[in-house]
Amino acid sequence: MLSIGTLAKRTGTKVQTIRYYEQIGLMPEPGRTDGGQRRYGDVELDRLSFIRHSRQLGFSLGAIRELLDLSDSPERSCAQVDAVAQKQLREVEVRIARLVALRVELRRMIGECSADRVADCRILEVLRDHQECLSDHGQADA
Amino acid sequence: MLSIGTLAKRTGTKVQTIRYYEQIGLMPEPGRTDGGQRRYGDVELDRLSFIRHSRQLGFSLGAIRELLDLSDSPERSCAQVDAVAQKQLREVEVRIARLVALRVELRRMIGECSADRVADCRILEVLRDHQECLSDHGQADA
DNA sequence: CATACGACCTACAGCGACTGTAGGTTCAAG
DNA sequence: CTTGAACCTACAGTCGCTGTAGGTCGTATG
Repeated sequence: MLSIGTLAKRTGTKVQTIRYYEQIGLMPEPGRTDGGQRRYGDVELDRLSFIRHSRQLGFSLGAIRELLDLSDSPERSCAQVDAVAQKQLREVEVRIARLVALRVELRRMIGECSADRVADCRILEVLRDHQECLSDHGQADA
Repeated sequence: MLSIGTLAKRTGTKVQTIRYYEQIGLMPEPGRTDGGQRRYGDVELDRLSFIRHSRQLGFSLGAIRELLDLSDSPERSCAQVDAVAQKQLREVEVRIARLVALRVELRRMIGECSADRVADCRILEVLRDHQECLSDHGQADA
C-alpha cells in the first residue's frame, strides 16, 4: 500500500496534482487509513503512470479520459484509440508549423537589427508593422 | 475617435480582450463619451496593433510590457530589445524541439498499431509503458 | 511509551491570457 | 422618437495545475 507521497515520487507527479486528478474524477477515490490518509495499490500506480505519460505526449486530460475509458473495453475495436492519437499528432504538426513560421520571423527580425538606439530598432519596427512579415502567423499557440 | 468595437475590428482583437488589457495596465485608460463609452485615437490603435502582433509572435504579455516600456525611451540602446527577442527565439526553438520529439513518438506509436481489438492496441501499450519510448520528452508544453 | 517532525489532510486562491455571461445603459440610424 | 446594436460593469469559467494556511496523522527515535 502506497502513500500519496510515494505514488507521487514513483510517477514523477506532485501530490497536489494527484489530488486534483481525483477531484476531477480522472483518478478513483482510493482507500483510506483509519486516520483518513489515502492508500494506493498497483492499479492506481498503473493508471497514474498512463496519465502522466500521456500528458508528456501532449494529450489533454479530456483525451486521456477517453483513452482510459476505451482501454476498459478490451474487446472493442481500437479504431477510436487510433483516432484520438491521430488527432493529437495533427495538433502537434499544426503547432510545429506555426512555431517554425514564428522562428523564421524572429530570426529575420533579429538579424535585421543592427541599430544602436531604440529609435532605429528594426525589431520594434517589425512589431509595430505587421506588413513587414512574410507569413500571417495567426495564433501563437493552440 | 474610435469606439472599442471599431478598434477591436481594426486590430483583430475581441472587445473583452481590449478591456482586459486596460485592466492589467497594458493599454491606457482611454477618454470617455458623456455616456461613459470608451473612445480611442491613433496612439491607442498603434499600441494595440503592437501588442497583438507581438502576441502572434508568441511574446508573453510581460515581455510585451517590457518592449513597450523600452520603445518609450528612443535614445536608449536597443540591446535590451534584442535580448527580449533572443529569449523569445530560444523559447520557440525549445518548443519546436520538444514537439518534434513528440511527433516522432506519436508517429511511431500510431504506425506500430495494426491491432483490431483494444486489448492488443500498441498505442495503449506504449502509453502504459514509458520504457517503450526513445526520448524522455519531459514536459509537453512550456 | 512519549515525543518530535515530516508527511498528510481540507479548502481555497492564484497563474496566464483570455472568454463568456447577466443585467443594465448609450448611441446613432431611420 | 423609437429601435436595436453596441456599449457598460462585474464576475465566473477555461486548462492544468501550483501554492498557501492551518490543522492532523504516522512512524522513527529516545
